[in-house]
Amino acid sequence: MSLQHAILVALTDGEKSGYDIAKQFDDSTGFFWRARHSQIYRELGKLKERGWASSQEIEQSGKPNRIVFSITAEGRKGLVEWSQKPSQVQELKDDFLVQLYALEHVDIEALRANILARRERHRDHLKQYQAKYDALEGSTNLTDIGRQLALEVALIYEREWAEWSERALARLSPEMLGPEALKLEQQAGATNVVPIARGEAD
Amino acid sequence: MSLQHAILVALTDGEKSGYDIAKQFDDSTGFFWRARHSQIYRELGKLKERGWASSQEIEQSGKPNRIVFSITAEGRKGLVEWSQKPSQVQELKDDFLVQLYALEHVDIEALRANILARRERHRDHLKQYQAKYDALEGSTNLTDIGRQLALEVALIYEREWAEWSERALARLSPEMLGPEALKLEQQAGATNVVPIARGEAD
DNA sequence: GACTCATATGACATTAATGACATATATATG
DNA sequence: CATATATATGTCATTAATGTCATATGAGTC
Repeated sequence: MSLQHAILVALTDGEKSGYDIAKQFDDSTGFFWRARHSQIYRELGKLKERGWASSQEIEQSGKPNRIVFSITAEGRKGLVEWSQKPSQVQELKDDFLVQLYALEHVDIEALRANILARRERHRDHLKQYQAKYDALEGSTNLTDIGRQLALEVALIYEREWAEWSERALARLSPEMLGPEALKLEQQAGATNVVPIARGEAD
Repeated sequence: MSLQHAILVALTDGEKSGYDIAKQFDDSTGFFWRARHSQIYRELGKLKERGWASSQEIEQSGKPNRIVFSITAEGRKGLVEWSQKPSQVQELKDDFLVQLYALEHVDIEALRANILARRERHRDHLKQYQAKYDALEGSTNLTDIGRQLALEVALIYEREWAEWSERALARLSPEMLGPEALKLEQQAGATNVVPIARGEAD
């Protein structure tokens, strides 16, 4: 349901085509919501049916004609009403945390590699958000206050994940885990990694 | 795809019925993954087909028979392989952040109420996670290290959201926003809230 | 005695989202 | 000259997940 609203928000700063919106979503400007172009076109169609957006075809040679969408008065009303009903709190739901939770049953070296990759990813994201955030520094108009607050969430999210990754890598290092873990593995009944596959089959 | 693995993880500490798993997921023990029972039963069926779980029917009077599932050797292998391919990084995707990003176009008082409710929610969650975390204190076996690390993520997540909420409430308070915001609203062309609905219709 | 709750399983309709396929051309790179 | 990339729109199959309905009963509450 929310993609429609995210698209409307994208339209608040001027008319855009589906292609424009998709690009904006992909080029990391779509910080807090994303979608593939196939879904965007579908939702744009629905927005138009609903009267929340209007469209205008712009002739082009060669490429297919651009169809640019604008938000309507109804659409703006839709945004306000949307903001008036409480949004769903994002619960943690993450493969990776499930894997950690079941550390005894997974490949720890693979997990570490994964954490390393994630750390890099989070650092990259952090830089991007920081640049956006810096650009708003000192601004006190409504829009910018909202964007600052939203970007703060994003900054904290990325920074904390990056820092946690650092700590996790240390705690899961063979040196750190090694002797202790081995001892305890035997004691616990040696469930770690693949001790079950007695047959070595497959 | 991951629900299957989350279910398998739930089965690593003993055989369970679909009902048990659903309860575990709902009772907040399903910290990092959740699902409705309808989906759980479906996925249990698939796990069985795949040979990753086996089931056993337990006769009961009155209620439908319990069907308890156990993880198989193949299932354990599945878990290891699952952990070996990099998991998807969870990107921020949140209605609420989109609303903040479009602060000029939404109902700020409603947003504040929303933030307040979220703060309470995050505080509750924080307590739950903290209790779980405290119970693991000092433990150095593999499983517990994994759980500590996973719970740390959860703790940080909830704590940071709660603290951010506090700051956001302050920055979005009428006193803080009032005069400044009003000034800038006029200057910006007064796009805030519902200034569009000239007709007062609907 | 009526009502709700916990136990227990499952089918089915619908929604949200991804990913693959399809089409068409101008421009830049090797 | 061939190939890739950017522009631009869309359909369609499939997957993942929610939510609703259906069924059956024992135990506790008002």
